[in-house]
Amino acid sequence: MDYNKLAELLFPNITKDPADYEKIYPERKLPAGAKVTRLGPSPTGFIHLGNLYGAFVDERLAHQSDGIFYLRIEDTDDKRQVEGAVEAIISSLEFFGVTFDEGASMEGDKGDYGPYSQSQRAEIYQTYVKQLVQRGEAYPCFCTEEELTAIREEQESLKENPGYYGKWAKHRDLSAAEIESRIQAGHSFVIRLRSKGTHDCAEEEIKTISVEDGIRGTLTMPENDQDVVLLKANGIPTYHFAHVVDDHLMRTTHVVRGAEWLPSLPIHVELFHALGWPLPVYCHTAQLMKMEDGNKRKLSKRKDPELSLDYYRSEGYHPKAVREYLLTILNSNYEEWRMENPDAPQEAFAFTVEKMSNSGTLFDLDKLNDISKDVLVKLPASELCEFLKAWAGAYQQPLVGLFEGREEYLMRILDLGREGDKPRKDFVFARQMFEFISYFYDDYFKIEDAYPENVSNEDAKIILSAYLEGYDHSDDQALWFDKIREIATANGYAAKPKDYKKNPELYKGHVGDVSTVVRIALMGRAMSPDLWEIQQILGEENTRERIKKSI
RNA sequence: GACCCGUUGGUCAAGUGGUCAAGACGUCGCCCUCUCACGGCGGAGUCAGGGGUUCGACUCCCCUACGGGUUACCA
Repeated sequence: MDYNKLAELLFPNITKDPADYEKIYPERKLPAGAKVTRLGPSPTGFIHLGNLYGAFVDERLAHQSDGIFYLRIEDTDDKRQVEGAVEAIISSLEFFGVTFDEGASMEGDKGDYGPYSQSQRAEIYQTYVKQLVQRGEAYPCFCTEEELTAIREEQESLKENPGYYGKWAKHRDLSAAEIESRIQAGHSFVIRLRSKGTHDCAEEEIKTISVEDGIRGTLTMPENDQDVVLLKANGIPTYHFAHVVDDHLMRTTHVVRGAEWLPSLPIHVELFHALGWPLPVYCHTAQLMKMEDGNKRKLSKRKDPELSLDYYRSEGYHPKAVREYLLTILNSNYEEWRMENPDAPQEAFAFTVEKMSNSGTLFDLDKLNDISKDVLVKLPASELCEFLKAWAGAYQQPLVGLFEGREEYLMRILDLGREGDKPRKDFVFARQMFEFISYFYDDYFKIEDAYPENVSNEDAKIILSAYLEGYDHSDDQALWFDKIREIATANGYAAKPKDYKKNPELYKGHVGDVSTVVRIALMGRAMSPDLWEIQQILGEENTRERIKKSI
């Protein structure tokens, strides 16, 4: 068989050769130890927490080492294209602080190693496939879907491993004449790798490969023996081939990807060898899992829309909080570091792949919320204010008017109880924040809770009337509370909760019940931050107004 | 089915032959306290099971169980 002739027959239009591309995409000039990483999403436009999790690893590895982090669009599957997906991916990631140095962007490709969309690199892939054909390491396969299915069924019935390999690779050794006549007849074909892997042999003869994984250490697995598809019938490569060619030509040093790629690692290793290229460092991350019916399960695009990044954005989780959460589950020593460096920027943490967990991690909303509280409590009111406004602008239009022009008021509300060593941690995410402070806005103020059971309606009225009568907006906190105590004792309520606890039969309740009545009149809720401070923010007029209404 | 990866409290986890098996979230109790938070203190709760190796095993080996992943002209 004349492989050169075959290569020409298959790829008459390919005129460049691999050496040309080596020149076009030379090795990068970067400081020693600099890492080049990439994110390679398929453009479905859907991006979830798990993607961010991986992207974060890439971003940290590159930027911590003065390397490059680039975006490559893996659009080799035309069934998965979604309009505007690239923009959606970029903006989602950007919102959470993941930015690219190079690659696909809103304004088109940036950088010297493009094009960065695989659909535009067909000629490059074909050049390398052509080379493999010339060497006899790849061949055309004309099998139809039906034939492939038939092979699989036969393998199943014989209990042999499924796939296109060894004796099952029907078109592996087609003669030149057969190939030519099929092409002339217009049959469509794919190009397959002629795998050098062993097959059809006893178990103990199967060779193994070993690869150093950045996260998992030494991986040992059987070598590949599948004649995998390199080029699909439409001339576009499969993920496997595109990955190898692109990551070589784009000079990627570290390939960070999910553990679901582990089983295909032998394929990639064989391809790198076939093309004579060194392996990048593979880092197979653990999957983010979800609990369902008592079982862990990998996060899925279809089933878990609530894990979409847009969900967190629309709920109003602050990007810093999400990053902080991801960092804590990504590197087991992050939390410890954070306790020692409570105010250090996240970037100051030395992120390492070695500290990454390699078993599936459950997404834990409680933990995210807890972390979010700690992050938000450190943000100045001005920043929270801007954040809330931006969130409202994007997701709660009606609230914009409420905030616009009344920033001072909002900021006082946001800072309520946040001074001192033990600031309140009331805020978790924007939607919840507004819910929490909504009573400050008349349009959203409503009575939500009932008076305590031990306070009769008559008593409530008496308490509120007395309160209104004695109300002086200029009272300081101590004086103000003394007045509440007076109202309590005058009406049969203990001035101190402890007194009541000791002799419950002597009282109707205690001062807490009295203040609760006032609290409900003013806030509509039995639970709230400091009453006196709230009144100061609300203003005298509004305070009196609300009390009157309740009476 | 086959092949891979994995298994420390409810969750995230430290731990690499000798520890009373860290810590965080959650949970429970107490304290602080006009409510709620915040904060402080304390409690319960874990090495999947079985065999080895070893003076000694959460740590090393084997088997089983369980969980996850892959098995496409998807990525």
